[in-house]
Amino acid sequence: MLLVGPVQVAARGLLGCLVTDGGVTLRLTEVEAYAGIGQDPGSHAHRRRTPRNASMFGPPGHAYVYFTYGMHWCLNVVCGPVGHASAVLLRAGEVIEGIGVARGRRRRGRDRDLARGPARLATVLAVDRAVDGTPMLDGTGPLRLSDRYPVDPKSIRSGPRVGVAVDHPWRFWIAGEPTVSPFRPYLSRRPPPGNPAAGRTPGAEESAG
DNA sequence: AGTAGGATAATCT
DNA sequence: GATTATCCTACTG
Repeated sequence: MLLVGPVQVAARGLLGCLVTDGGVTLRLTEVEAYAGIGQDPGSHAHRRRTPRNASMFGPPGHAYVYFTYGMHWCLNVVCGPVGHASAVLLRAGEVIEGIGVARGRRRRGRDRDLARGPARLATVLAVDRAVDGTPMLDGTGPLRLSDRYPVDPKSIRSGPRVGVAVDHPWRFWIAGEPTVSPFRPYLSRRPPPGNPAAGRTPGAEESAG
């Protein structure tokens, strides 16, 4: 699998790949690409290196895990090279092994929703702060990223990333997969004064299907 | 089916 | 002090 190179290419290549924590294995159906300093206003690494985003500057194939909204963990695969920040957010997957363990970690929802959305995916893989910075390719860490179920390039769709204000079409998913999460445009907390209706920005329409 | 609002705390300004 | 790469519940139709 090719992680070093344009992060959008790496993102496409991660669709269909398997991620396992030993108890649960997912087949990835939806991902998003995030680039580095000065290249991507939507990226955690847009401005500079900080304690939180340090893993994004580390070796490719390692995990970048962050905590958000006061309650959710999210898992990324770092894409190289060292010193150049980029990562692919793992947004959704299909549980293909360890369904019982997965149900134990997420008691609510239908099976197809177990890893539908980045925080749900992290929950099902038991990802938290301890996973940040660990290798995913050599089997020495808690996670294992392995090679890929065949994905027809024609079945890959792309569109704006979820919840990102100004955006490139750097979200990628496999068409027709029920595990792909619904699209949601960026929503600002406080509507701009004088414009009471909305803090929406126009986004794209489709999701899965 | 679709939308609206709240939860909740690390991180950054 | 404001923001946030989200999810859940409740409500409307």
